[in-house]
Amino acid sequence: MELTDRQKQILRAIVDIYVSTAEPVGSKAVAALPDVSCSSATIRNEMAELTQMGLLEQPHTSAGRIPSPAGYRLYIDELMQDYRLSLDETRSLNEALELKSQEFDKMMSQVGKLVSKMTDLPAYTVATRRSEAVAKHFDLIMAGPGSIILVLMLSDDQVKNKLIKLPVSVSESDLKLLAAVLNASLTDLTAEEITGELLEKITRSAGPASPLAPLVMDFTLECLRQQHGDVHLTGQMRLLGQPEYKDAAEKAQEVFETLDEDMISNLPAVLPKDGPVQFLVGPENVAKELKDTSVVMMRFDIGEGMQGTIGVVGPTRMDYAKITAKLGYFAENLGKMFQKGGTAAPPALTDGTDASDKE
Amino acid sequence: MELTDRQKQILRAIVDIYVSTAEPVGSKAVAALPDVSCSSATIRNEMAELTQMGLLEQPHTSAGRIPSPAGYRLYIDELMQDYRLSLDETRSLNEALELKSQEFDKMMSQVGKLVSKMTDLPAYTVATRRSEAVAKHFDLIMAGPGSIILVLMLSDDQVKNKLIKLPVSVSESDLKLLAAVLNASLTDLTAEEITGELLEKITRSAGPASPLAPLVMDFTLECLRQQHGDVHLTGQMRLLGQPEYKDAAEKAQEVFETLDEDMISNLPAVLPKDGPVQFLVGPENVAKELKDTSVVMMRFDIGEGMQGTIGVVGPTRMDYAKITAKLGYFAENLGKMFQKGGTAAPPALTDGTDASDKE
DNA sequence: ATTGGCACTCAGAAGGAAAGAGTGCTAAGC
DNA sequence: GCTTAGCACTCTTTCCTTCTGAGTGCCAAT
Repeated sequence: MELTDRQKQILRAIVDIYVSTAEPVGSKAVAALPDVSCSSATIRNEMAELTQMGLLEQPHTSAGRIPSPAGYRLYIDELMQDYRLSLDETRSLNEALELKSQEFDKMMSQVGKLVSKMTDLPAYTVATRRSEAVAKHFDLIMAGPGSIILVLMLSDDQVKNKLIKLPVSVSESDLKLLAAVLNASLTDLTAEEITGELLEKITRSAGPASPLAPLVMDFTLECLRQQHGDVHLTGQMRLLGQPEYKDAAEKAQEVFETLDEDMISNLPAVLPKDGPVQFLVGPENVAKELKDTSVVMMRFDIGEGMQGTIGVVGPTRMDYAKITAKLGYFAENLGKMFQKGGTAAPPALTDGTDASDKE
Repeated sequence: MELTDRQKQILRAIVDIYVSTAEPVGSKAVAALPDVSCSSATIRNEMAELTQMGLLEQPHTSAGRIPSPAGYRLYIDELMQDYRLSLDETRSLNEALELKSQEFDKMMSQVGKLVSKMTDLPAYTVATRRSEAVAKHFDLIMAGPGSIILVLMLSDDQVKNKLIKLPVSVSESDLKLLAAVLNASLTDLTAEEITGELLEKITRSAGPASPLAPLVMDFTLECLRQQHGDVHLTGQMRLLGQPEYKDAAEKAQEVFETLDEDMISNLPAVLPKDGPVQFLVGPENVAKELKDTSVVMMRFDIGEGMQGTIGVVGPTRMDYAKITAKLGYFAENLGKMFQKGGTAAPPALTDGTDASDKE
C-alpha cells in the first residue's frame, strides 16, 4: 500500500520531532509546523491510519505517537532528508581529524573517540580484512646477544614484529639462512596451507637457527588468522546521556553486555556490498537485548585488502540523518588520508571547507 | 587520639557490612555479629563517639552510620584484613590468565578486560616508562619497489615499525648506508638530544636515501616521547551495577568524563615508591567529580625500564580487601610472565604495532 | 561501665486526588 | 466527500498526605 504525500510528510515530521524531543508526538505539534496546512483533527485521522499500517505506535491510549521500527525503516529508506553539516560542524570535524599518532591502531582508536565525541554517542572502529592474507616478507634482525627481532610483512601491507629472546645465541649468517628459507617456503601461503609438515621441512633446512622456526610460524599463524584488527569501542557512557537510558542504567549495561567487541567485529559482515552505509534499526538487530538500540555503520577504505568501519550506537530514536552526515564526512576524509598516506596532518582537510560546500 | 580495640572492631565491622549491603549500618546489625559481645546500646554509644571523631557519618538523623572517607582510610591503613582468595576464585583467575595474544598492547588490553570482569568494576591497565628511552637499533628493510620498512628497537625492549612508501625507489645498498648512519648517530640519544642540526648532518651523509631521514627521525621522536603506552580502560558500564549509580546515571557519566585516559595515564605518578598498591579514596582524588569514587592501583613489573599498572575504579564503598587481593594476584603472575619473557607463551615486550599507513 | 526501655525523628512507601495532554468520534462547514 | 471544531473520555504524571518502621539518643536500672 502506498502512502500519500501528506502521510509521508506527517511521518517524516513525527520522526523528526520525536528524534529531537524524545517525547511522543501529538497531533497538535505536527499541525503547528509551518509547512503543514491542515488542522490537528486531520492529522489525527492520518495518524490513526499510519498506526493502522504499523508505521506508528502509541505508548498508551492517550499519548501521542512514536515511530515504530517499520516507521524508522521507511523514514531511513525513503523520507530522510540529507543533513547538511553546518560550517561550525565541518570546522570542528576538521580540527578533530588532525590525528596525532602515526601508528595505525592508535589512529583507529583516536578516530573512534572522535566520532563518539562528535556524535555524543558510543562509537566504534574496526578494520577488517577483505580477503585472506598471506605473508609477503620475513626478516630477522639481530638485536643483541640472544635477542632477535622478527619482522613480518603481510599482503595487506600490515607490518608486524616480535622480539624473540633465546637462551642460546645465533650467528648473523644463520639468521640470514633462516630468513631466506622462510621467504622461500612460507610466503604467499594462507593460514590453512601452513601445515605441520611444512614446519618440519623448514626446521630441517634452517640450520643452526632452527629453534626459531616454530616461534616464527606460531606468530605468523596468529597474524594471518586475525580476520580483523582490534575493535575500538569508546564512549559507552554517552549512551546514558540519552533520555531513554536516564533512569534505566541496567538497560544500558545490557546493551554493551550483548554488543561486545566480538559481536561488533562481526557486524561489518552484515554490511551489503552496495553502499557504504548501513542501518540496523532496533529489532533488526539479532539480539533481543538490542531491540531498542540502533547502529549506524559506515565503511571506508584503508588501502590494500583492508577496509575500515566506523559505527555509532544509539537508541532507536536517533538522528539518523545527522549521524549519517557526520559519519560520511569522517569516512570520506579518512579514506583520502589512508590513500594518500598520512604522515602529517591531513593537508587537504585543514583549510576548513570542503569542496562540496562550494556554491 | 587512639581508638580502643572495641572501637576498632566496630569500625571494621561497619565498613565490612556497609561494603556488602550498601545500606547504612545500624547498631543492631553490629551487635548481632557473632564476635561482638555487647549490646546494641553500647554499640550506639561507641558509634556516637566514632562519629564525633569523624570516622563515621550519618546520612540523616535517624539512619544508621556509614564510614566517612577518613574512616575508609583508617580501615585501609590499619584495620583491613587480608582477603584470602577462595580456591574457586584462584581457579578462575588462573583460567583467565591464559592470554591469547602475543602482542603486547593486546595483552594489556586483555588483562584490563579480565580484571574488570573478575572484579565486576571498571578497570584499566597502562604501561609506563620508568626512565627516559633511547633508540637502540635501527633497521631498514626493502619490502618492494618504493616500500621500506623501518624497524626501531628502543632501550626498553619495545620494537616499533613503520611502513614507508616513497615515490622513488632506493637501492638496497643505499638503505644499508642510511641504516648505518642512523645507528651511528641516532642511537643512545634522548628525545631532547635529537635536534634539527643533527637531522641536517644525517641527511648530508645519508646519500641517495636521504629523503627517508626526516621521516625516520619524526617517527623516532614520536616513539621516544611516548611516556606511557595506551591506556586500556574497559568495563565502564560495570560501574552502573553498583547501587550508588543505579539511579544516577549522570554521576557515572561524570566520573568517566573526569577520569579519562589522560588522567589515568598520570595516576601511576601518584604511586609512592614504597609499595605496589595504592588507594585513592574519594575526596583524596584531585577532582571533585570523583569525590564518591575510589581507585585501587597495583604496580607490576614488565622487563627493562617499563612498569605496568592495573587499576580498578569503583564507588568509595568498595571491597578494598577483595579487590586488593585479586589485583595482587594478577600483578604477581603478570610480573612472572613478563620476567620469564623468554621464548615461550607470554613473550617479552613485543610491540605488534602494524604500520599500514602509507607514505 | 553496660544494658533494657522508651520517646522521638525522619526517609521512604502507599494511597488518592487533581491536572493535563492527547485521543476518537460526531456533527457541522466548505 | 474531505476537513475541521468541539467534546467526552482515557491514562499518565504529579503532587499531597498519611503511615510505617528503622534507628537514634538518653535515662534509669543493673
